[in-house]
Amino acid sequence: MNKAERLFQLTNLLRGRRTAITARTLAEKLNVSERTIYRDIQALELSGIPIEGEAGIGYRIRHNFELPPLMFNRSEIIALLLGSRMVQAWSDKELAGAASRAIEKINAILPDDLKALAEQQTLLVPDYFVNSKQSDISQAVRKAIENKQRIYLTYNRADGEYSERILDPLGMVYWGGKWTLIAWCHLRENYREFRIDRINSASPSDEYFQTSEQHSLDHYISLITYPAETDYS
Amino acid sequence: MNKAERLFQLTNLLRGRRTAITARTLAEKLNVSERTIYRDIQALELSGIPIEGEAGIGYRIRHNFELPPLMFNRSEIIALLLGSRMVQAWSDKELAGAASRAIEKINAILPDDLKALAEQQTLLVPDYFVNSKQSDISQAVRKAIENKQRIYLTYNRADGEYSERILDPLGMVYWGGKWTLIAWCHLRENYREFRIDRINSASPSDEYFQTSEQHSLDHYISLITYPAETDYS
DNA sequence: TACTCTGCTGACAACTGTTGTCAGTAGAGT
DNA sequence: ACTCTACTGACAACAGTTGTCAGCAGAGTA
Repeated sequence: MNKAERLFQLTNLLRGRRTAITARTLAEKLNVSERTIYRDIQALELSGIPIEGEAGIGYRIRHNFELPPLMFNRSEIIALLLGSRMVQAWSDKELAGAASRAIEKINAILPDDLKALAEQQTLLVPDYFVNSKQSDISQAVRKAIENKQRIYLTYNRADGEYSERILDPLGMVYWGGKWTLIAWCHLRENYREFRIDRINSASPSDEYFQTSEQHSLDHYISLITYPAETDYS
Repeated sequence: MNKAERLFQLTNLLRGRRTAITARTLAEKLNVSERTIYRDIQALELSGIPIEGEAGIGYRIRHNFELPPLMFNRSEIIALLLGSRMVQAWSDKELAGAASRAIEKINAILPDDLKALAEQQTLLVPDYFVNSKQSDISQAVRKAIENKQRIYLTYNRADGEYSERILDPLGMVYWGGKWTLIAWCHLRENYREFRIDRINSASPSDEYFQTSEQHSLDHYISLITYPAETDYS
């Protein structure tokens, strides 16, 4: 096997696991000597890959490390840039930050002609309707969904009344302009939707929930039917 | 210089230009012999890079070739996936197609834990309000903007009247739910906005326009002030 | 047609980088 | 103390890369 290819395999072997792996194991898997593995690891570290080696334990790759490289062509890059700008404008601070960093990385490799097109910004995404409180709540809710964490919500109902709920948050939907939380409501014992912009506070609890056949986003989606067309004018 | 690095430089040299470049020039730039360049080119072709060599002319890289590889970390990938889903749902067919291809490429390299998160689709983007005719018009308009091509537009005014215009299309804006075309209107001798969903037809002409200080998207943007907050309920 | 420019290939020797082996040090856990 | 493992240096064997030379082929030009 080629050296370059072996280095690539090596990152894959390290990336795929959470526990440490010894140089000997890697050497056996790649059919080379341990010495070569040590040299390869050094090479990878030199090129910036954060591998942690501990005597007596083995090698581990730092989590949240960059994924394998991706190649996009010109039209895909345009779409990714536009999409990132949308995320920048219409999601919580954390996602928006990630989108910004992605945009920077993309900009760094654009050839001149595409850079001109990107700077021209002929596809604009105004961000004027994101407000800071909404962004924080949206982020808290998103985290709770990811962690399957039960949350306590206070919000203003459409009729102006104040209300509070204990919810199992299942997912968020962006309906052309507004984010909406879909959750299992313990008060109503049923699915409910909550517009993020009407939420006053969202506090994650210590309790975790589990999704099931009759209690999941998929199940909720199977219950509703999207209207064929909706007028947003 | 390392061979791997030289191959990388080589693709960059080829990618940056539209005219052909000879092996001799490449050899001089990279400080190696022509023979080595020929071997390198062969290596690149073997790994799938579409380089065209013609005797008496030189080398050219096929346009729309994939850009240099990009490395994203986990949070950036999540943002890119969400953004791509937004583009898939809310733009014209061509961009949406590019977004789909980008999503496929991303999915192909996701580690298991992220794949689960992506499949879970906790951030949904409903696409029910894209209709096919709008998508075609939006695409035609976008192309005209890119090419700086004058267009002939027919549309339904808000008051129900039919109207037609000759326009220099400058950009498109997505205002939380609707795409809007910003253009220089030759009838009014001023900037005008046109909602894409009210456009009946858009035909590019043979004429091309040039943007200038007083006749550009930047200038238009400098004229308006975004409202601090808008109610989309 | 002859000539030039350039891509492209093969052979080979000089050179450079890579690998395995061996030998040894150092840190962490038992 | 003992084991496991990371890590380093030296060196010889080996593999891959490079430059040189020589020659063929196609495209364009005088």
